[in-house]
Amino acid sequence: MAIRRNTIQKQLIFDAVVGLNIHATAEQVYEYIAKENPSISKATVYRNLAQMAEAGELLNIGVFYGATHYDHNLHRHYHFVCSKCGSVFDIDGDFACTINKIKEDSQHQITDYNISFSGVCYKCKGLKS
Amino acid sequence: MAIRRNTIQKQLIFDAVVGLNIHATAEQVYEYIAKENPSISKATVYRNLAQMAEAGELLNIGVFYGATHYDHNLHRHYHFVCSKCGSVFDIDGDFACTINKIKEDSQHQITDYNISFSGVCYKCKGLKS
DNA sequence: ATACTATTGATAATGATTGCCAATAAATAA
DNA sequence: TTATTTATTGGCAATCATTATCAATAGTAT
Repeated sequence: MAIRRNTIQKQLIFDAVVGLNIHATAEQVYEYIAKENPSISKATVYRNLAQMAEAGELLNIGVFYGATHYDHNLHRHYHFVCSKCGSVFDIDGDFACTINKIKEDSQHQITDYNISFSGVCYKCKGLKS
Repeated sequence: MAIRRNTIQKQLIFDAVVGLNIHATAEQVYEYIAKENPSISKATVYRNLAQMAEAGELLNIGVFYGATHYDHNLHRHYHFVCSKCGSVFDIDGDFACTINKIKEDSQHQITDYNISFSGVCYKCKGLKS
């Protein structure tokens, strides 16, 4: 692809993901920015989030239902999604050894992997139904 | 929930997932069935796949872009998605020990987890661009 | 056979995301 | 600084995957 230009929109979008600090979705990023900059386009938010994830500046965390969530925390970690409230939390763990063995043994060219957990978060555990 | 009734649609849908044997999507299941039974509704396919996954009769494999894929292989295994052709392949591996430690240590009530790999599959590896 | 109600088919509606394109604005050259 | 080039934007239509709605249908228990 061609040269990537720096725009104020890009900066706003990146800052929003960092500022929100909640594994934000494109929609949440848009709302956050639109408060101060209502002229930003939702398409611009979607485009840039995807582009930044592609470039490795953000992480598209592999939550497998609903909207795509982005993370500014680039060190290897995993995610837990609450089935009641939908919140996403960080999970640490060391899978490196098993993953490496799988990579070596595989006939495919594995370049990435994603581990996510689901269940009921500590906040929702106490609530009835 | 109420009693689940047995219908010919349910059977057709389950058989389609088994028969296709390709980690099929709802759309693929629909197409497969509609060849012989064009009167089946797409909504019925979506509803039943979700219900069977909920009931543990099928597995909703956590591929995190595009449509939901279903698997009739219920033993614990993982998936690899090719970024070029989108095919889904099975991956084996033993994460039980690490997962158990994470479950024990977590403040959340972890009931499920999903591990998926991505990259270029053995078929697409040789192809240019 | 009858009654009850889960399930279906058809389609509208929704939510997430992408495609399109003319207007705008970075980056670089002159 | 100005001109040139073209990546990027904003606005909106379109698409894709999925869910909601609801009257009609068909399992299941009696």
